[in-house]
Amino acid sequence: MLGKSDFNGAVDGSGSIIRLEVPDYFDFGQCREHLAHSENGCLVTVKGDGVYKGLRLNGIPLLIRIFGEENRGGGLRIHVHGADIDAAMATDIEEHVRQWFDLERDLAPFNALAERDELLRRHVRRYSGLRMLGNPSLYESLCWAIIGQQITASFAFQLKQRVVRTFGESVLFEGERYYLFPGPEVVANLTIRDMTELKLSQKKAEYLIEVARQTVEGSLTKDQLLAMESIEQAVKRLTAIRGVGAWTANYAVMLCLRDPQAFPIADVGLHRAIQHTLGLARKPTLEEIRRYAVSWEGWEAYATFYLWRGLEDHAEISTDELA
DNA sequence: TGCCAGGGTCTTT
DNA sequence: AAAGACCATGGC
Repeated sequence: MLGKSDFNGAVDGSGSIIRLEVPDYFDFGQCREHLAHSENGCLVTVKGDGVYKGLRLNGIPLLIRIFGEENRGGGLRIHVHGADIDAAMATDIEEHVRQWFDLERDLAPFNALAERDELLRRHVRRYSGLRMLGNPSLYESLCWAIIGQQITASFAFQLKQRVVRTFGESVLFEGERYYLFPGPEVVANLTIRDMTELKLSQKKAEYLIEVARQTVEGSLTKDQLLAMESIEQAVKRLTAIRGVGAWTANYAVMLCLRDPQAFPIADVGLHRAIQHTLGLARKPTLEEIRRYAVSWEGWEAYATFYLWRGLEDHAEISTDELA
């Protein structure tokens, strides 16, 4: 399986370094390219060969920079800046990155089934080694999904960026500022107006404050969902929150709990991705999608994620053509 | 203007 | 369970 990481201990201003081994079917470059397309520098920044992200640990905001190693296994090097870290913190950071990049999963079965699937084949070949990149925080995953409900991806990005830059903390590194998503204790104490000023709808402001409130009070936790027997139960718990419907719940389960069976089947992006991949004149119906998804059994989330990835390139090509 | 956008709630069949 | 009405907000 995965080897243990090496921790070099606290060093000077150049930061501590953690090394991480990676499994088969992992390509850091593919993951970085996806982040470069999807994150737009909101919480994750792609700079050269590195992926930078702010991270709060023991109440301290840190910056981690991740690079792929050139040699053989293609392991990862994580540089940590902002504080001296001890072995326990190094373990936490390693765990964060493992979850973020979904490193524990054996992707061989998915690659095999995707090779046999007419919808997935060209995506799994083109993006081989891409992992489902989500967010280890349930609170952040839910907020991210709620902000993105029923609006264009570009407008969603603007809203996310405003929320993050207005209310989030940041870390300064080499003259640039890297933002963290505002913690639940911050959002729980915002007013509706604080957020509608950023052009969030009244409803979304209410939903976000409620999610933050339940997180602060401890009645909404990731462990609680992980302890449940099925993803249906987790989805049911989440949809009990006002503003969290089937799409948002499945999105959060997919990107935070990393359940490969989570399936935001109502997602318009998924519909468009299928349409473009197959060259259909119209978007597929839910019934048609269910038929395609029969062969994805157990890997619906990964299938969705790879289809979304294809859409990013398609959108870019369309934009280029206009220019 | 009208329709769409990586939906939700509530009501009705 | 599934479908329809109505909602909210900005972009093109």
